[in-house]
Amino acid sequence: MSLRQMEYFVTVVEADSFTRAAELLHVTQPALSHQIKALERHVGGPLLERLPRGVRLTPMGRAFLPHAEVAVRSAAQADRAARAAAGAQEGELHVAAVHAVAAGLLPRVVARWRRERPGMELVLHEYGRDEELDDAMERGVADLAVGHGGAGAAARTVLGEEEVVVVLPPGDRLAGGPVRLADLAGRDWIRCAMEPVVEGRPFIDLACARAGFTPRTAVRTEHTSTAVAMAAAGAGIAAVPSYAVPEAVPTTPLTPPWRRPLHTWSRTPFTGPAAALLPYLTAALP
Amino acid sequence: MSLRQMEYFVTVVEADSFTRAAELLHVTQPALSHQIKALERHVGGPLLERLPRGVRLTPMGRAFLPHAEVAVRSAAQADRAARAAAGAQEGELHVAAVHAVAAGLLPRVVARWRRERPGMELVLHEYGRDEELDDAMERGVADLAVGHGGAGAAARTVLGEEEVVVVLPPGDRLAGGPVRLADLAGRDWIRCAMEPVVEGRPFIDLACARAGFTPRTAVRTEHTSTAVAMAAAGAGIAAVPSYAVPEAVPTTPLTPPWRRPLHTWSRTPFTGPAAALLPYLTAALP
DNA sequence: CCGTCCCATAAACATTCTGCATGGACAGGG
DNA sequence: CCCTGTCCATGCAGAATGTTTATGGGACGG
Repeated sequence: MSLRQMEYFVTVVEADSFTRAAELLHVTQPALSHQIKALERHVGGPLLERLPRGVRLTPMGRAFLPHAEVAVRSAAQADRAARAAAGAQEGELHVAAVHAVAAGLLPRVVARWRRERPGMELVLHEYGRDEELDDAMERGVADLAVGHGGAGAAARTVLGEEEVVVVLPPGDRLAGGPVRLADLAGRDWIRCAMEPVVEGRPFIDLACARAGFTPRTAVRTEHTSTAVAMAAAGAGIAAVPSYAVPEAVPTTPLTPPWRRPLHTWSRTPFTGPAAALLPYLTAALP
Repeated sequence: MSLRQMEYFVTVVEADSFTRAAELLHVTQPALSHQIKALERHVGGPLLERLPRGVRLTPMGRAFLPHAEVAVRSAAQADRAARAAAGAQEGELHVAAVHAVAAGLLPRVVARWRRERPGMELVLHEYGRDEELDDAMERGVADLAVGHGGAGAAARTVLGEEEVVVVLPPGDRLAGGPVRLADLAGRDWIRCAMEPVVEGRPFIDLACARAGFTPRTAVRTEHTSTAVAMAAAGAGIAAVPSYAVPEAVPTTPLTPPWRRPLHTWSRTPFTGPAAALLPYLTAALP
């Protein structure tokens, strides 16, 4: 059983097609067919069903896939880590984050990094929710993650604190000045799927419960940026990290201020470019 | 870069010798030399220094090793998972646990398993402390772990509760009847390296502090069984899980009883033999 | 200074992988 | 109903890769 066979298998599953996977892998389709067959012979049974349209995992394939994914990703990480340790100024650094962080915080980081280290390419992996990010990191998709998870990671440090601010409808009477959470009782809330879960309850539920009310949910969005856009359009109010809000949209701070730590973590100790990125990240936090 | 090259590399590091690694891998030494060299050529620099006696990791090697290990172990797990899913009654199931659990709890489990499923071989991986077990599981050494860690694992269930009992010197006046922790103030304690850390302090420190005293440490042992043997020999008292104590050694329960949950976990959902082992484990807990 | 241990190198041989050409199964359209 | 396009499997030759056997060189210890 070879790494290549596993890589081929993972790609076929992702592409849902032998032919497309062969293109992605830059090999001919017969070569790929052959390797998958060899892999199936090795493990002693079929890993996927060939359907007229696409493929389907067999129970064996389902059992095999997650481990194979880890193996393939880890091999790629090993490669990058070694090259980076050689002091290579060229290569790739894979960074994983939830969409809000990637869109709100990383642009400045990426800009500076690219300016000061051309040649070292940053590859971003974006996820909708903190849980997906955590899962992906455990599967080894990236060298480094930025976000609110990473509990139990081998290496993890606090980058700084993000401040949660409120986006109010345009012209709202409370706009500008600091507001107490309790002042926002009775409003329509725009909720976000990526809200972290604390003590078994979504973040905002918990905070509002402590402020003495239950938030009424108007909309649930997938991405934080969507929530901001909705709030800016007057659909309700949203409580989001300050970096998720574009310059043009006015925000309202909370009193007392609501902060939470932002972490970076990795499956192995920070080395090479991953370590070099840390100060860039810290500097990007207000 | 191939899986084999990474496997060879990991083995050389473990064996601290090309020649011994070649024997372990059942290949000749030149074949191994050749592959390591090819791997080093691939990543663009040396991964290890060849010393007159043994090898030493270069910084590149140090960066490469942990990822390579994950890749190699995950590939092996993928293999086993697929074979198991095929309904194979033969194969291997790798189980990881701390020594005390392996020695105290698993023998009965293994005995029954072997009786009812000959052909499916159990491979045990033993660790001195819960932290080492957690680390090893993240590196993918086993299909299943039994112990007190596993926070953040993809699959994790409670097997039951273990009871912590006290081993007193032979003929101690408190022997037999339930004792309160506070009654044990002023005794010499035999401490164990595998004591879990709760709230940043060793388990026993915390419990004794709550009972109003600071335990005086007589000895620190590596393994729980050593601690039990010492206590049984009259070197002091030890508080250990009941399953860690041999039949012949009398134990004294605590009042109120001191229990803690015992978990099993895995990096992926329980399937095949791993799932089949769960009831065996549950049944083994009193 | 010589023997031993350990790893590197060279060349022959064996294995494995790939690409090309081709064939069979299936679904949709005329 | 047949034709055609899509998709995956198979057979075979050439290329690439891995392994073995044989040999060489450097470090250490007596």
